[in-house]
Amino acid sequence: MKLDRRIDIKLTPQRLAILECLVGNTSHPSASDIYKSVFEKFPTMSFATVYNTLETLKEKGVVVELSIDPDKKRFDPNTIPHHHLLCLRCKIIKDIFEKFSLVLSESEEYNFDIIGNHVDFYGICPQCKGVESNKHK
Amino acid sequence: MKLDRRIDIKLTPQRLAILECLVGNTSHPSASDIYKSVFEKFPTMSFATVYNTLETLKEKGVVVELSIDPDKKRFDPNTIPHHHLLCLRCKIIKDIFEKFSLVLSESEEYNFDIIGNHVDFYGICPQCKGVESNKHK
DNA sequence: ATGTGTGCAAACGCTTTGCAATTTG
DNA sequence: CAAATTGCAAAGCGTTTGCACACAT
Repeated sequence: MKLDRRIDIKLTPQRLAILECLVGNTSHPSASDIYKSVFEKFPTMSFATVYNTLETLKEKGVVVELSIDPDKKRFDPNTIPHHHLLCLRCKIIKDIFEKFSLVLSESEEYNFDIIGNHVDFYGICPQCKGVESNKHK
Repeated sequence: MKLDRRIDIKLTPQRLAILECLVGNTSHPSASDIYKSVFEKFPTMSFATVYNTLETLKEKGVVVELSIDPDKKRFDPNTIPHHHLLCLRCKIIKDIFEKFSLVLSESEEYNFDIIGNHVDFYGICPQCKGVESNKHK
């Protein structure tokens, strides 16, 4: 999250609380996670504000929206390009900083203007391996 | 979609209609897309049946669920490992058959049992480039 | 008869929206 | 003060669920 450079938005208390929740947060929280976390110290916080703020931060390039979790959007305050590893059971997401060479042949570009790419790895995390209660579903 | 091998499920008319909709379908349809398409020829089709059938087909390895589209799950009857290219405006998805070397260093595996990976490319498709009505949002 | 699949409608979770009241620069 | 932001509640959309009915072996 680029907090060192000036982000040109009005800094309301609500936004500051959301930013504070995001700085250094490597849990890839959903909007709901953020709402719950911020609500504790800020009981008037509303979902609308969380979603509005996330949208603004996305536009400013301060956070990135992930679609690795099929159930909901999750947000990453780390804007350094990197990839992710998802546990299919508990949905924890780990960061992957390995660099891959992902060059498309011209025929596979389909004349798109390619903006970016993202590698998702899927697996089972050490905590979920062997935990009987997680084996079904 | 592996229709050449026997898939061990009861082939009801509803399931056949859904399979027929999926065979050779490269549009990566959502459940709703499939429902709409099948409903035309099968007016008693219900959402429940579409979702139930997709779940069954997923378990049998006949279709793959994609999470590249942040708005909804989409389904791919092509089970040959491949990657995808999404247009951020119209959400069309193209298949990418390029092979990439995606080896994780041990430290980046976080002790996960890694099951698979998927490369998502993002961009703007030729149809959406320069279409004024798509430029905002 | 037993188990499996279907269809409907309700419910659910995540996300968006409209709008009046408030706050910010 | 003008413009932007907030909070609330309702609505929207994709998805899941419970249950009665139908079907197949």
